[in-house]
Amino acid sequence: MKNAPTYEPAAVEARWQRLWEERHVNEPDVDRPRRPFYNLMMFPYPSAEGLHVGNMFAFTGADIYGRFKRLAGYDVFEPIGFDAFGIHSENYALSIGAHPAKLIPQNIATFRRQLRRFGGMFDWRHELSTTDPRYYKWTQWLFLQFFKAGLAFRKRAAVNWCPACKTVLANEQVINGYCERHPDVRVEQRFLEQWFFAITRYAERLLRNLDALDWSESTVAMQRNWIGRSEGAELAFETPGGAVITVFTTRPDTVFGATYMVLAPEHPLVDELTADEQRPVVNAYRREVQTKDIVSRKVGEKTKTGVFLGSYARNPATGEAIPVWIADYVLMEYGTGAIMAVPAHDERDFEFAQQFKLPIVQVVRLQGQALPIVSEEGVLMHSGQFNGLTCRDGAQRIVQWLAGKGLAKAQVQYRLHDWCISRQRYWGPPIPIIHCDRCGPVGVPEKDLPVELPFIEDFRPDDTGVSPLARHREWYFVKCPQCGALGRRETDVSDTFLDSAWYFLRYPSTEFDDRPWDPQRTKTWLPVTTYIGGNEHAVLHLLYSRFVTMALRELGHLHFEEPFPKLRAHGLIIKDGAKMSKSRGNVVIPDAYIQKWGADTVRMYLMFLGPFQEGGDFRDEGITGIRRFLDKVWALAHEAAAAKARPLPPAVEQKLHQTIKKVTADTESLNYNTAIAAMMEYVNEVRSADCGVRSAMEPLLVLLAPYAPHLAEELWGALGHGETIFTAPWPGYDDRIAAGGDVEIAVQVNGKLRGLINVPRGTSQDDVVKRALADAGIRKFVDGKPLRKVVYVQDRLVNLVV
RNA sequence: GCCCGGGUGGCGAAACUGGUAGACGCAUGGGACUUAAAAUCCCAUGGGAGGCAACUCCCGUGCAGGUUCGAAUCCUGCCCUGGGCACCA
Repeated sequence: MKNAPTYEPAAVEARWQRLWEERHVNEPDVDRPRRPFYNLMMFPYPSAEGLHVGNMFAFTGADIYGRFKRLAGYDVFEPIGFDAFGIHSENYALSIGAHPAKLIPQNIATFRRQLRRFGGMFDWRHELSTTDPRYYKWTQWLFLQFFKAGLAFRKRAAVNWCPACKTVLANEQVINGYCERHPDVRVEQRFLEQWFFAITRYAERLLRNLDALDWSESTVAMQRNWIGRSEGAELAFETPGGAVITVFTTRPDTVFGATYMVLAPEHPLVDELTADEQRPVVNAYRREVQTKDIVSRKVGEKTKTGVFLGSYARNPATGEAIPVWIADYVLMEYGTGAIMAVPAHDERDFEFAQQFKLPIVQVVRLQGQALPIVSEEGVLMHSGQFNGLTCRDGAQRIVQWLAGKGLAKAQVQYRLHDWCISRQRYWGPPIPIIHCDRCGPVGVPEKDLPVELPFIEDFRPDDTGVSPLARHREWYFVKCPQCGALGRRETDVSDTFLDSAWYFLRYPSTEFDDRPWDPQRTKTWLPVTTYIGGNEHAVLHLLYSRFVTMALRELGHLHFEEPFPKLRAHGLIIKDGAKMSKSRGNVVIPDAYIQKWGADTVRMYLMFLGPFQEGGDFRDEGITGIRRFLDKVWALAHEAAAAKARPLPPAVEQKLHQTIKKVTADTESLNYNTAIAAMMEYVNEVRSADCGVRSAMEPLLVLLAPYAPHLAEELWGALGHGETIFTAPWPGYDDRIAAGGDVEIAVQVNGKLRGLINVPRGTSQDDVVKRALADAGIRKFVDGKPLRKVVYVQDRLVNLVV
């Protein structure tokens, strides 16, 4: 022990990172694995600041799981890549006056270095970047498949427009109605022709399949929420001029209480239904609404505004004429863009009716409740032949009745919208479409893919509202593939979420340039065995990936429809009580910590902060505890290398079996913090028993290998093993040894702990009570009173009730 | 407003299915080693009261109730906090 070398992580880690690469340790046989295990983590966006501890936390947690499975005998494929297209990169490049095409490769190089340094078990042969033409060729191919299948289509849609940036903004870039880069410029609404993917066609399946997925509950809940299924009915309100206003409602039972109607200001029937004397007011209101951006219209001021169109529609239940209004609290993109307003039973309608003095008719009675009564627990009134029915029965009967007259049908509505994939930006894959005056939009022939993103020195958006790509004349004008006439390329690029919606399909097949994914490889590795990532992608990324997979399956390109049968969401690393972000200036870059303490220590420290699936608070203080632990393991292993073999004392042996059991279970369930605590307890035990021998240390090193891979490798070698530790078997345990011979039983009197006794495992209740009553300290509380009841939990506790 | 989490020592956190609350680690205090410091090692550490002492007792898991022999854990109501959604008809 005297001559043990000191633990120098930097040297150990560099050595093993080199050896892993030289010996291809982390590269499974992708063609003929015996037990394939696809261990996927969400790939990073390579920011200019470099990988931060939040990334490292996520990757470490995923990597531990992959290494654990490797030790359990699987051929683990653990790829990594870069999600490098997108507005983020582009805006950052703009802000520092650089070009993303130059910036991104630098960022990726930094990330690559950091990812190697922390010791991830990555198969670098299969690295990918979404900005690589070899990758986005297939992103474009995917678009074409959807286009051919009618799943990609064009539609005019409202977008956020910043008059200062002179470009379209994503919803996330609008902060309370103002541009994120121009805090004093109000964002406006513009209508542009956009490309959409028909995700809503899969709404029901996306929802239904959730039941069968092994996912974190919170993630499932968010997806359910987002899809937002609601059952109700479509009702028809006829107008004197012959036009029919169709509304969606979840409360057809309240139709007798519909005293007015509201259309979204953009509703196509507005012109037709506007009376001449109201036209000036109506037009003024519509203009006003248009200058509001979409986000602030939804989130901002909640005071209701609206104007009367000057015309009426017939309530299909009462037959009465009710006024038709427009108001911006009704949204064109949900339902039919029109509602029947039932002020007595809807808070929004109630507020609106009060403000504009519209009639309020109560049709649901519920004891002790004041209007508006929103609950569905009540009983119908003022509803003709339906009086006295419960809301639920009433709804059904009323829809039936109106359906008989052709004025209603049951309807399911989703909140989910079709996915707008157009971006009037530069830094993304060009949408592979050529517009021809004769043929319309024509797909670029697959043999001409990729449509390479041309290098444009000035990629800044201009005030035309057209993507910068339109300025590149020799790129922009191109022959129509169908008729040969002069056409124009689509100048929008696609959403970054499309890049990431299929990357997991590409990883196993990165070396093929003639197919997006190889059928054999895909059959071998997919669907992904375990996917680990952050809940910030609970909705968009995961939903889009599921949709793309589902659609590809239907088009015959895949053999499965759910890409991620098992998903676990990790928590968030907090710093100084707040989420890490550049704007708060509390982003921690791990490099300095790794340099000072070693990657193994930082990995374990991050995992020890708290439960992996909940996250933790990053502080510098605790890290020494982990390093001390690894120093002890280092010393003990070197001691063991020199020591003679001798049997383990029973207490150490028992602790060893308990530790193997706990670390196995906790690692499988991603409870890394408690697994680490268990290993610490074991090391404390070995030290206090002064028993640093091979049989005590070898199993520990294997348990530790997923957490501190470099150190485990080094010490495994020091104990004389020539092979990597990752070929060793995961240690087993014997439950009987773990349980041990004697047990300590808690003795309670009237539920309060009064003493502890030691008895052999399996002692009967009578004997335990006898032993307990023999103890003076316990008898004192029983105090001669008769035993009323005895509760005995085998080998744990006895409660004497007196 | 709606849907998920979470509230436990000075701090990060443990606690199986209701069964010894605070494992493990940090920090702190004391001691050993050292000329000294660092490192390392040993001991103590939820709060309070009593005792020279080994020790003994009381209180304690956001708050107020309840169920139970027994509640951090289950139930009811409330408070605080993190996240998601948000005029979705």
